[in-house]
Amino acid sequence: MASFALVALDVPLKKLFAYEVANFTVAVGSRVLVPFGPRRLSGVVMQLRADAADFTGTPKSILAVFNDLPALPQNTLQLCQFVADYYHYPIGAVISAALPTVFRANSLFSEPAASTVYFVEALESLLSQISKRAPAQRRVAEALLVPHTPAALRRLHDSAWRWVKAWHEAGWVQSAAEEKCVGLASAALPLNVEQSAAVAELVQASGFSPFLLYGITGSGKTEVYLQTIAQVLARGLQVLVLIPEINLTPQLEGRFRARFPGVRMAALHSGLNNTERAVNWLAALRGEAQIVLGTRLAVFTPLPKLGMIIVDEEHDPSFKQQEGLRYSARDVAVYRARQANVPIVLGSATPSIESWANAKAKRYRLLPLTQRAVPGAVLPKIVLLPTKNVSLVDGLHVMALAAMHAALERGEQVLIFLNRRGFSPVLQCGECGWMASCSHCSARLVLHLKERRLRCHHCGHEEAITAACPDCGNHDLKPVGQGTQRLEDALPQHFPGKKILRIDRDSTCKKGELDAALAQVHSGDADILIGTQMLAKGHDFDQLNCVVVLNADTGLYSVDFRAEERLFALLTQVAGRAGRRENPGEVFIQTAFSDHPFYHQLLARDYAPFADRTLAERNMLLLPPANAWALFRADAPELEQALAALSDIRKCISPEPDLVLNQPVAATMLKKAGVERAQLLIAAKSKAQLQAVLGEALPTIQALKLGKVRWTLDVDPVEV
DNA sequence: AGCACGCCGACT
DNA sequence: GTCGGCGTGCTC
Repeated sequence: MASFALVALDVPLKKLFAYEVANFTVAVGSRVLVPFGPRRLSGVVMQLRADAADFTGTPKSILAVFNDLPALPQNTLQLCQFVADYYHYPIGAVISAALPTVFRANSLFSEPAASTVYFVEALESLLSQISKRAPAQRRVAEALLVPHTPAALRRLHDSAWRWVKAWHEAGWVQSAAEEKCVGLASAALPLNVEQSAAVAELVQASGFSPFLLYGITGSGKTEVYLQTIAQVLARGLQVLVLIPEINLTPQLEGRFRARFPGVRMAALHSGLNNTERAVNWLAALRGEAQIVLGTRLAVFTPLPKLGMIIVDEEHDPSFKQQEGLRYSARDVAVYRARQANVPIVLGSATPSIESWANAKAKRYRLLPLTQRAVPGAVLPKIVLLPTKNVSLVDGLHVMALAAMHAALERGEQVLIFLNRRGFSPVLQCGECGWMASCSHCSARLVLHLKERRLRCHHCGHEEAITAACPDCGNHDLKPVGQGTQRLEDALPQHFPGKKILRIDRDSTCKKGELDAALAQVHSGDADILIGTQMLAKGHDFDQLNCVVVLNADTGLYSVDFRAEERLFALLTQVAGRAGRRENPGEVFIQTAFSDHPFYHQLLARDYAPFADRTLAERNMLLLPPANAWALFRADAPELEQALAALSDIRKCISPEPDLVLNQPVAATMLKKAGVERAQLLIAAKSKAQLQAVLGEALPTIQALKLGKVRWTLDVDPVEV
């Protein structure tokens, strides 16, 4: 008879806490309320046993069992334990991170009654009731072709729910219970030979089998996923689909819902509120949701009937969490597939070099898709426009301007990709060379002319534009360099009468603004798009055949060895925006380094040689994945304190063969948000060696008294 | 991480 | 006389 529960609590301590079990039925995985010092905390029971383990003090008792959550399955707890061990993070904090926020609270979560969804059967008659001068209402009406919950409606527009309620009362809009919701089924698309082969391999895979679905842009990876998923669902199993943290989740969700009407889908992404997240997560845990589509956190979702995992855009850096528990959802997903003994598909047009290496070593089965899915569609043509010793017009090469004019004359849309928000990235004194910089970070302040502010893109600091140079008093302060706002201001004089739309974080900060802007592009009510990274991924515009990339070079000659890999992925994605249909698109890349070998490989339109070369380089230079890295980061008011602390940490690690202990160094961006930062890199010959070394050294490191210095450990860092 | 306990400077 | 600074130590 177990009388003690070992409970994981969200405190930064790598241990479990023993509590006496009295008066309650407690299972392993139960969520419980326990006293902890002067406070009460919610935790999860990890073990039940007859004794209090190594605890010798006076145990306290569990205060309550929260039955809002069924006991977490053993495999979820074990997955969390693996993550806690691998990333050297406290188990209680891992479990807390893996749970929806409502289950971290010291209170019961009461599940709301099933939501009602609203949709429109006769869109034209609804639209006829709405004023032509109310475009926002018309957009909401059009969105109702897909059923929406009230919460989803509120995300479209602040007043959308009010409008829809009124339309519903008037009988123009229909409603139904969410689960029953059946839309129009979109038909499966015909597959080409490669796609069929990929689907065939995936559906016959059994047990743990990792695949790398390497498909060029437009090769129809999503269709391969959809048809594979259909087969897994037919076996009564659940599918977990992980996607990057970007704004195209609703589009992909729409495509999935359209293909599988009547199949319960649980979305788990940042667009949902806490309650929606919890509801969907519970549906997944109970096995009711057959498809779980979510961002990196969804990798922890308990799934009793897991049959397959899909990681789309597996190379995307957003799968790696960059604070707190610094886990890679892609790597955790591979572990989970092994644990659940199911196939896993990592899909990308530009796979990470890590996955590429696994495919080369035959640890992953490579499924190539080398053809565009639409018959006859060809890859866009890439043209380099060297900017060295060439005078640019408002940052644009004359050839780029000419191509834009030509495309606009053909009635097409044009995208200018510039990965830099604001008006100009630097405000400089023409007299003494002073530049406006952030007082909290080692970074320049970006000029936002419309708002008349200088902004730090690293810490959020803002200040008014200075009229005179604080150093020499000169009033001749000049914006240097090109940002999206400046481009937006400059373009009308070159393209009079053309509608210019800027899409970046500044222009779409409010909810619904991005969707509205995208809808505007789709409706053809925009000629020239100016976009940042936000627009690079996933959004397909039929009328877009010409893409101009400014300032591509920032990824070359970077201190981060992964920068080229990321630039290749980014440019491939941007290029993929052009010519998705029958027309071959054109992509113009302005670069000052047109001779760089990187561009030769980009022009070859083939990622494989680039990936092969990059992998060979990593092997030669002993960079991951040829070895395994861990990075200690430290920050303090003064750099010296951070460096000294890292030296102390370094002394706790005993040297051994094949283990490289670097010296602590200042971070590339020394100061950020008011603290100075340093880092210590250690490289081991294998992940196993790294784990052994860290496991041995960390108890000593954690016992160090480092004063004001805060430190964190990043296993398999992606940004160095 | 919280939160309490503990021992030294400027205030109703 | 006390309110409050943040150093240090503990949490089953």
